[in-house]
Amino acid sequence: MSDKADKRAPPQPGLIVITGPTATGKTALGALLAKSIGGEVVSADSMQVYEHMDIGTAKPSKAEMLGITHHLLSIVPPWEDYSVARYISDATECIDDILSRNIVPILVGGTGLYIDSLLSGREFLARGDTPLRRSLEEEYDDTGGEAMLRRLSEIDSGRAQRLHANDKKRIVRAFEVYEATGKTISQHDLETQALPPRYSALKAALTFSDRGVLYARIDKRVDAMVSEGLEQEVRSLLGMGVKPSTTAMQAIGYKEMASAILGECSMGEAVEKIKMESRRYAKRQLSWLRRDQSVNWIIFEKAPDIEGAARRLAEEYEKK
RNA sequence: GCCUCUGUAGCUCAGUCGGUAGAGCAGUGGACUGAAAAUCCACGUGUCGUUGGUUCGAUUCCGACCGGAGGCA
Repeated sequence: MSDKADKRAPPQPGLIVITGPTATGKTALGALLAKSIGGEVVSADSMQVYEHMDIGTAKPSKAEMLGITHHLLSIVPPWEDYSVARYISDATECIDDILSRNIVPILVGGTGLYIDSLLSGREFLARGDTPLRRSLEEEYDDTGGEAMLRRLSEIDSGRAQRLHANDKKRIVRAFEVYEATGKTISQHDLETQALPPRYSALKAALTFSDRGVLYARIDKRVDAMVSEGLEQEVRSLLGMGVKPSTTAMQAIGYKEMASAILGECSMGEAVEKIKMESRRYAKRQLSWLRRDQSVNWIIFEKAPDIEGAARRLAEEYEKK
């Protein structure tokens, strides 16, 4: 049922990871570093995997790629729902191939869950887009979060204590794993925590010393996306029949633009909302990264010093 | 120039029949194991425009001034 994940590269060679909140220069740094040390870029972005979503996901353009091979961009159509599990399977295959050619894989992206899950040995089970999930969701809606949580505490009290009654997704997921596999999700977590890591990595996270600078860059970038034709991009997705309920359409920039196109709000309101959601997203990314003791922070003052960061990372990497 | 209304948290506003104040939004912190750009949780002190007066006590009442909106000339 789960995808193959046995043959693991020895955690010696290692990769370089470039992460951090949106709009900090990850893409530029990744390409430049790859160019200077002879690497290839592997995306770690949950939305750049979709085709036809280029502007709003800030996918690197041909020019930005600097002639470097970039993997895992535009690999699935937007009406298909991607997931962490698929990412791990795609990324391990891709990285192992790069390593076998004696090239340094440079993982670039802001999706923390994807990066952490890939580097750790974590495996997943019980895929979610099933009738089982739908019936559990119905149960949650009918009986309510409290009741559902009480029922969960009978099979997995540890997990039930950590979850809030409103956390529908995780409550449903806990039952899903249990009912599909007979294993509680706590047990599954423990087992995957015991697995050895897949890869060793030099992790760098980019950010700015002043939050205001980050936010100003985000706002500016959203304006740029709009003038580059974000609206048209979303219109064409809708025209292709991509439903607003798909995972791809949950992306920031797309859901708001879609609702403006459907007349639910004005274009101006949508743009403001996109900026706001992007700022909040950056905040969440920071909070995810802060608890990771293994990240090397590269903190910019004003404009990101991409060359300097690339030099510094190349040096650090040589040392290892 | 006169009259009316108005000035309270970053924003929009509520409120105190006089005992120094509270919502929404924004913001901040946190969580996070097959939706993760998703999802969930927690957190509300600010010269109550300024300045005099009345009062034991004023953001609340009165006066003046300053800013904003509207009306009459």
